[in-house]
Amino acid sequence: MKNYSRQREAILSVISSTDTHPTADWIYTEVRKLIPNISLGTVYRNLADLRQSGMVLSVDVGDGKEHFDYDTSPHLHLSCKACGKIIDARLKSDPIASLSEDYGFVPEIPVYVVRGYCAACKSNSLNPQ
Amino acid sequence: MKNYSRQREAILSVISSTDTHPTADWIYTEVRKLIPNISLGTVYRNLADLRQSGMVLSVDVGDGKEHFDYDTSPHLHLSCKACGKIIDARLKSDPIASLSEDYGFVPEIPVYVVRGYCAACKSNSLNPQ
DNA sequence: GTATTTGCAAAATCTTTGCAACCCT
DNA sequence: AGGGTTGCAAAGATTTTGCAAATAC
Repeated sequence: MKNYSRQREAILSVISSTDTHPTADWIYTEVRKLIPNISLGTVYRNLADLRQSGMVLSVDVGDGKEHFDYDTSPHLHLSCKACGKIIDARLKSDPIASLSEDYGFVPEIPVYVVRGYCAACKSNSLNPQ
Repeated sequence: MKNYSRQREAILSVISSTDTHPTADWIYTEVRKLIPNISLGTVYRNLADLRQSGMVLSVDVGDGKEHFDYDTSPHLHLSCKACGKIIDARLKSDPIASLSEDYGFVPEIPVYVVRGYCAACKSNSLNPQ
């Protein structure tokens, strides 16, 4: 990752301009509005680079696709199993802090996923998963 | 899910007899020792049923594969990004309890995933992700 | 006997990769 | 020139699905 191509710039700008947690395919669709002939492989390659360099976070919410997040500050993702929405949440204190002491485990950038049902869906009787 | 086939029994017995968090493919390999001509499709179909009925949990640790867990009691999964190991952990108090109040969000069966580096790997300089 | 489940194979989905051409310094 | 990056297409990997035959109750 030495050269900053306009493809990478465009991909970053797309990710940074949304507060959703987009998938590679969504990003691909959006970036093509800026660079029509960009290829999906390039999007995947750049996302891998950006993830590895810590510029974006990889979020797994259990839908079989990788989601990305431009917000690398500590927060939780509430992943609704009914509607698929991903809600950003913050807790007053870091609940995971004790893991280092208790298990010698070092959490990565503190973004965690909690699956369940959001306020809108929990009243409905939508079929889970 | 009305009929309890011997295939489903075998799949359940395989999952319940390990303390790892096996993938569909691993389960398939093991079940074939019991039922040699069982098909992978059957394994996937039964896992989907077992997951939906709450008999097993689906665990996403970010490696692109779905893992399953026979232990449905509240616990955390510490997923090591270096060696791939999944460690079962328990916290003294439920850190996610406040989510219901704060966000109106209902967590599913309380099994959460935290990604990071385990005690063995954190001292090594293994390449992340 | 009827509804569910299976085995098989094909298809679908998401992601990775080989390679020649291209861009940047 | 030379290393990194791209576009394209093919390949990989995991999971899902259509359908006739077999099984369960």
